[in-house]
Amino acid sequence: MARKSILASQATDFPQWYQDVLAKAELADNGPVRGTMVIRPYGYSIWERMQAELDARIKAAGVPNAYFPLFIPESYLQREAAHVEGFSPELAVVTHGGGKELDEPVVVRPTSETIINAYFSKWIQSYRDLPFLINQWANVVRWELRPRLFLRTTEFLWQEGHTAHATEPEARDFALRILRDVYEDFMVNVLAVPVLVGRKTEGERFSGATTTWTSEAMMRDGKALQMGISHELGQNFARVFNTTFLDESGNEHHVWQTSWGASTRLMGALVMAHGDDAGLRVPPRLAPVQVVVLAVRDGGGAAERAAAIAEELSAAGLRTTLDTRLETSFGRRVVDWELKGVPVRVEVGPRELSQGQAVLVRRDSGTKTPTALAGLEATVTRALDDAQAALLSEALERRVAGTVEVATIEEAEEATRTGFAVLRSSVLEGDGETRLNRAGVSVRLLTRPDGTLPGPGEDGPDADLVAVVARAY
RNA sequence: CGGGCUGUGGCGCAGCUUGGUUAGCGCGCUUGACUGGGGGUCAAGAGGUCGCGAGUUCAAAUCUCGCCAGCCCGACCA
Repeated sequence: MARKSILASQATDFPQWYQDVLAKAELADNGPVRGTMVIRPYGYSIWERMQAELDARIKAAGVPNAYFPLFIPESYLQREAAHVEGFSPELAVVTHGGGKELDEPVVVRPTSETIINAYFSKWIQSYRDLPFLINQWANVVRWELRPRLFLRTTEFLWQEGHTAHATEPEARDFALRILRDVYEDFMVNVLAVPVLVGRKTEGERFSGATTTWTSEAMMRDGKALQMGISHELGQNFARVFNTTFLDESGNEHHVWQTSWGASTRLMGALVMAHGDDAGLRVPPRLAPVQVVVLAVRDGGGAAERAAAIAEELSAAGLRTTLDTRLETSFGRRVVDWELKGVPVRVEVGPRELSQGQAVLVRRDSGTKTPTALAGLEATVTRALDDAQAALLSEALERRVAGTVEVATIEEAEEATRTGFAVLRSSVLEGDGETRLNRAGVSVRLLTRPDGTLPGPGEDGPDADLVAVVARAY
């Protein structure tokens, strides 16, 4: 018997459903200042898992963490023309401090290219110092006109990597290494969200970059969300901050740089890519709680057995929580864990216990299986692996089903009402991209027809590329 | 900044057109009893400057004017 959903229906009101999940799964609330948010403990525990998984991949790429100031002198931003033009409208500017008006206003960082370059220029002297690699976990502020919890908030948490290299090809290789080995790997293998990777068009690239590489995913409603992003900055910042090095022959050169980031937006992606009518579904490799062991009700030593089972699963390395709140009704507790998306529930009640069993319930599919208590750890581990794979393939199938090839701008406008459209990049020439933008559709990325990444110079009317276009968050 | 809409206990809303007993309802919250295999049941309670200000009137949540705040659609965007 289908239980009535306690969430707004996805099909009829996706935005309302999204808000509902954030509130009822206890992920986040709006902050008092428009566009800011409060991340609640459960939401933050998921973010901590994201941080841990991303950080491990960043370190594996040889990048250590560091920290730079929140406040940046306004003049730093103004040095790079495209950069300041891109960010000026969304800067939060502090004009007073210590009860006095400041001589020079300071901006709250919208991103840290400028302040980090101010230090790179001091720290980098020789080719022996290169490549110079830094990552920072921080909060940044961009005064957005239309905020949306997690997806676009005025203040958000992220990691931003900043690197300097001796040559352009080295910088490009590093930007792509991050794109693939950090972001694509994390999205696919941990978040269970399949991503398309490619290059941004000139109109969509980061202010101050020469090339922007992106990873994009389809949400359940067919709209696109930019996940991790990686920029080649060329020598734009090196020139204005005079970040130079001497090569083996004693000649001075500006460094070639990259920057790259992924943010709390991924929390929104998690909800919008995997959520269903019963709430969140967290992939097991990400889940802060992988298994919850529930004592169904008193009797038959259920509570004691549940505790022993939880102990055993924890000892086996599974992230396990015990729920013996017998004073709260069983139905309520089940819905609690469903909303929070915990991948596997082990339900321990007198009825099964008498037969040496428990009920194993998978959140992704909803299937309930009576399972022998003997060897439970192996059964649960297998269920977690299966759930991880199932979420990924489900999302991939949805994207494939929701993607159509089209030949014209008009067809693209129509197709993107429900999903992604793929078309030859030549169709975008002239006013093609502008016409799409006016219809609320944007070019998400460009790739070669076989899906591989375009090389340097593969651009313009002659390049044989395809564009993936969609409505986006 | 343009176009649409909404402000009523913690949350979601009804009441307003046609002014008139004590401003209702659902959820949540408190207490107690009964329950317990899928957001229980029953009973008793707590909680309100009806966004703010002025006006009309014997009388304003309701009508008029002004102001303020928020939401949705668009422009900006990880």
